Amino acid sequence: MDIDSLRHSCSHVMAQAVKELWPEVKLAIGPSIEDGFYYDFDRQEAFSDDDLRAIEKRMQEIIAKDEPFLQEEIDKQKALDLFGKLKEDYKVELIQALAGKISIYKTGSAFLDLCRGPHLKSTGQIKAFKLLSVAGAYWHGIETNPMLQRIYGTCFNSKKELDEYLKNLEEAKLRDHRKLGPALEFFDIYHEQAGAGLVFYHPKGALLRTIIEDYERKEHLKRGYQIVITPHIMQAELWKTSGHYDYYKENMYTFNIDEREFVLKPMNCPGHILIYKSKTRSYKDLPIRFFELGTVYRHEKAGVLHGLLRVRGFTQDDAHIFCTDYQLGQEIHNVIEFVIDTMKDFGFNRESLAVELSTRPQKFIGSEQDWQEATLQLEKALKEKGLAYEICEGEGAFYGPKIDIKLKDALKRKWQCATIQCDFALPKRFNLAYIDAEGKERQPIMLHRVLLGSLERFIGALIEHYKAELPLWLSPCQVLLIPLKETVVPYAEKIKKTLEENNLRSDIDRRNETLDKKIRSAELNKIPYCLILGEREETQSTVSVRKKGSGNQGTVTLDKFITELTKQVQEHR
RNA sequence: GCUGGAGUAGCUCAGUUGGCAGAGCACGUCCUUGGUAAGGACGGGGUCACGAGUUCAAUUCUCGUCUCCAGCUCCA
Repeated sequence: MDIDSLRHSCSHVMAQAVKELWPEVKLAIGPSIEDGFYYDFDRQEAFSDDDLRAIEKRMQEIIAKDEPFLQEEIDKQKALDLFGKLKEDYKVELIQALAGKISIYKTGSAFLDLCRGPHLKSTGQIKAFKLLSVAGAYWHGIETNPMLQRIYGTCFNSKKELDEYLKNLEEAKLRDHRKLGPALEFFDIYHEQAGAGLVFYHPKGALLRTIIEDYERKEHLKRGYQIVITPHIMQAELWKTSGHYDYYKENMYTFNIDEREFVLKPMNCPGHILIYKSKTRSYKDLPIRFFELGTVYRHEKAGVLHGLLRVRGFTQDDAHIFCTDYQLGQEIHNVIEFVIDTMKDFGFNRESLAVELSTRPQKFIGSEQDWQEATLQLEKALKEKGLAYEICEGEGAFYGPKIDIKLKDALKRKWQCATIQCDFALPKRFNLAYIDAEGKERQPIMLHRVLLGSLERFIGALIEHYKAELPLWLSPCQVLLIPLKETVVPYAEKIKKTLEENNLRSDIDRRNETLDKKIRSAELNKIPYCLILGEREETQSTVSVRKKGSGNQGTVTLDKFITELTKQVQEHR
């Protein structure tokens, strides 16, 4: 049975149940969505958990009655009269926007709704459903419209699938980086004391971030980028030139020093532009690629903050590429390749990426020809790399089209990480130029791009992706040394030093605890390897290896262990 | 920012129909010196998110603020 019409039908049954219980409630819309369905209602009083249970009960009754879904085509005027009489204001508004015949449907008990379908034959075909939550949602998704109440539910072809889905939901909660991160001492956020959306990296998380940063610097240098570093605060004038002061002010932290207004940078572009402008550039210098691990601050609305995935202070792996229009295609191609290679190194394959191409919006700057060309180049690069993508018509920035690459969190919510944006605005605003082969001044095209997006968001996604069981090369502690008793601690220290010399990270568990307990805590802390060290190992100059998740691996020489681990670190990236 | 729900020890949670605040884990000290996922004893730790109000008395009731959670809007 088609899952979409099943869920869609289920949302109608829910609406019917709500109307039967509270006839005064007005109906808005109720589509099927990825994992279920929802319906938006206008009701004075909030739906409580008890209300949800009552609705579920009524739905069961409707399903038990096995009422047929009857669909009918009627004239627009008749539809307006029909729904007008029922005081279904939202339906009337929807009908007014429609042309031609209007499709309505009813069920046996005369419940009436506006809908194109498709539906099941009858309500009895619904076998397994559950209402999950209720939340506010704006009518038509527009912030200034009244807020309706949205009830979310899910529906499957069998009880078994439903149970499985609910179980997965529970398991997904165990991957939540907001739980795992602080529990494993990667990071924390001191909401009350320091402020919401501001991240504190504890030693393990800071080490992880350092590993990622080192990787990025190395890769960028390899691919022809130049590393730059720019200040965190810059004068307001600069942001007026860039346009941020007018278009982005509500998101910027501003303050005065000696009667001069400053801005805590929300973006890195103006800084990179100043460096570009510091001297006359020749076409021979292009493309110029400036890379910065740039920390920015944005005043995000309180309700949108979300662990590491949406914060107020974050560090972007940001670069700006200044190039000629001839170079644009190649540069885009290279960036996409860079993104794919990087994501792969971190363990995200193409299937875990959602790619979107956003085109020209209603309001835009630059010539239509520029837009067309840039959009073409973006699309061409995607096709060359064989990437599946979705086109988001009119979703581009006002200054240029863009490609966004998103990762999913444990609950399948998508978070934008990589983005490649063409920009026709800033080069103009800042009068950027290079001297072409004829000695004439020309304007370069500017490309904004991030690979991981923000390190905060990416680390959040990494934790959820791996359930905090990071691959060896990213694990802050790769090997835990467990001396069986105090007399072998010097042996453990010696081994730690040798591991260090071989670029392997280790810690010694010196606690006065039993071996079992130390192993248990190593497993819980997701440490890839343990070396158990007793008198036996010391006299034989060996180590007893334990691998996370697979137990005792036997005894080997330290050399052999180091060779094996080093090989693994190389292979996994 | 909006709608709804929530905030008790570092963590997971009991509890008080308004009357001295509880457990397990974690942490500390001591005993134990172990062989592959929790050894034992004792102990420290709380403005019950914050601020007002009602009351003889507020962690509990009321209001406000902050923050978190789900969703909406917005976004890396």
